[in-house]
Amino acid sequence: MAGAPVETALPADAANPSLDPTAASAAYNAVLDRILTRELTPGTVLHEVRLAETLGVSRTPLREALRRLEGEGLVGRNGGRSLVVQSITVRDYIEALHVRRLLESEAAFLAAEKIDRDLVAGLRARICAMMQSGEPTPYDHWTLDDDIHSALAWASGNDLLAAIVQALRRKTRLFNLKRMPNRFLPGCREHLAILDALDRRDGAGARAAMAAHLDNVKASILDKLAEI
Amino acid sequence: MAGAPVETALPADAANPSLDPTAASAAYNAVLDRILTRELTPGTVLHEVRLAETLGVSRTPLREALRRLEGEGLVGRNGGRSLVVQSITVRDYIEALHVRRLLESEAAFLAAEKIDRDLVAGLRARICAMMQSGEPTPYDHWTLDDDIHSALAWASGNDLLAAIVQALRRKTRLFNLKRMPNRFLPGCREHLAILDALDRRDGAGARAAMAAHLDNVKASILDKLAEI
DNA sequence: CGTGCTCGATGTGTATACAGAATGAACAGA
DNA sequence: TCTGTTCATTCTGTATACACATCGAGCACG
Repeated sequence: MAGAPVETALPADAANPSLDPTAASAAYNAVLDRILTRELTPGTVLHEVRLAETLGVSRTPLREALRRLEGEGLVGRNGGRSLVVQSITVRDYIEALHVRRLLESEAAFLAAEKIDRDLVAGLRARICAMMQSGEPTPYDHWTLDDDIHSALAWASGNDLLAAIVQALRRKTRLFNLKRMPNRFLPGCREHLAILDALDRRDGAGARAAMAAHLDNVKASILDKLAEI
Repeated sequence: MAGAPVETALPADAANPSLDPTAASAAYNAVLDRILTRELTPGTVLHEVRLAETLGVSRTPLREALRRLEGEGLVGRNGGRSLVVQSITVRDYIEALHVRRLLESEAAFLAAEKIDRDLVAGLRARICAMMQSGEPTPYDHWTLDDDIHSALAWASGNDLLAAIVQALRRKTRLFNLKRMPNRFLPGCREHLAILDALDRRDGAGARAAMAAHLDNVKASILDKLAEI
């Protein structure tokens, strides 16, 4: 099998390593940050000694950090021995989208009856601002996307569901961004449709809008793939 | 948040520690086994030094094992410092059931069109045998239950979905078994209904049967709770 | 008798030293 | 020149020693 652990620890803010009380946690955040910013790209071999001295910690806390990342599926074993930054295949990505469709549709449905309208308004404002300021950087785009989906997932009231969704999103972030079709404007419109349904307290509508959104993402990926 | 990592490593067979190549993996299996068999009950504080000498390994590999278990949500931090075997609350259990209902219903639907009929027949035989031999031990009951749901999840063809389901089932196994209502016979009938639908290649029927099954589990838990 | 302080025991976090395995290069022989 | 073997390097896995924090007991003082 593949165990799919569900951890409950809150990851500390990677932006402020000095706040990390332990070296292990600092190493975790540092490596995670380098993976998510693609300073460490999928396929990169992670040598303990080298990484440890790069980060300024000894091997022990670094190993702990690597184990956590391994548990989260962000790094994996390459032939049993050496650790590498995990590569996400198209299949992995499609599978994750399938699961996300199931979970996030339900999250949207659940969130509709309880999400704070001010939160929705804030997200809507950010989407509109980004649409008007033209094409954003991939990072800004991804950050907003993440905030929208996260807010929705947590608003479902089911913390476990939200945690799984968040982990799936983080993992799929490793999917080669260059392969990602540009869905900026359609994505914005779909997100707005979801938010509209939430504002109406329309659970079924929010569920349908979320399902449609993720279906569109999947379809555009498959289209892009068919080109090649 | 709570990261919900999705790991991909196959857990080695806990039954044969001598096969474990590394001490860390042996320690992991040993501790996991003691948790699942309730030799280590939820709430138990895990002292590294004591556990290490009990298992005959040093602290380093034991720490690695504990980190993995922490990542899987089977052990957690109690007030920041000491590790304890995680207690599962009713809320956690209900949340997990909710997610499982979403994922396993879909798994049943997907499995219907491709599951091996011999596999289904084997499971059906085991269910019937257990029904005829009277009340089984909780362990036997749980093992069969796990085999049924696991087989179904993996037959879905979506490995990620199956991995998440398996992790959720393992985690919820920690829920106090004594609080579990006795649903042996109803559970068998519901499982048979699911298998019947699979045999008919009836995806919608299998999905409905699985959803009904998990709804019944949830309802009986809530009933049991209402008694108190 | 109650309260606060101090000191010790215990436990985790971290660093480092050592052992074993695997990989790759270099050399010798065909 | 090609191939097989051997040796050295390098990496991970493991053990252990040390540092620091935390908790509790016991004692002293009010």
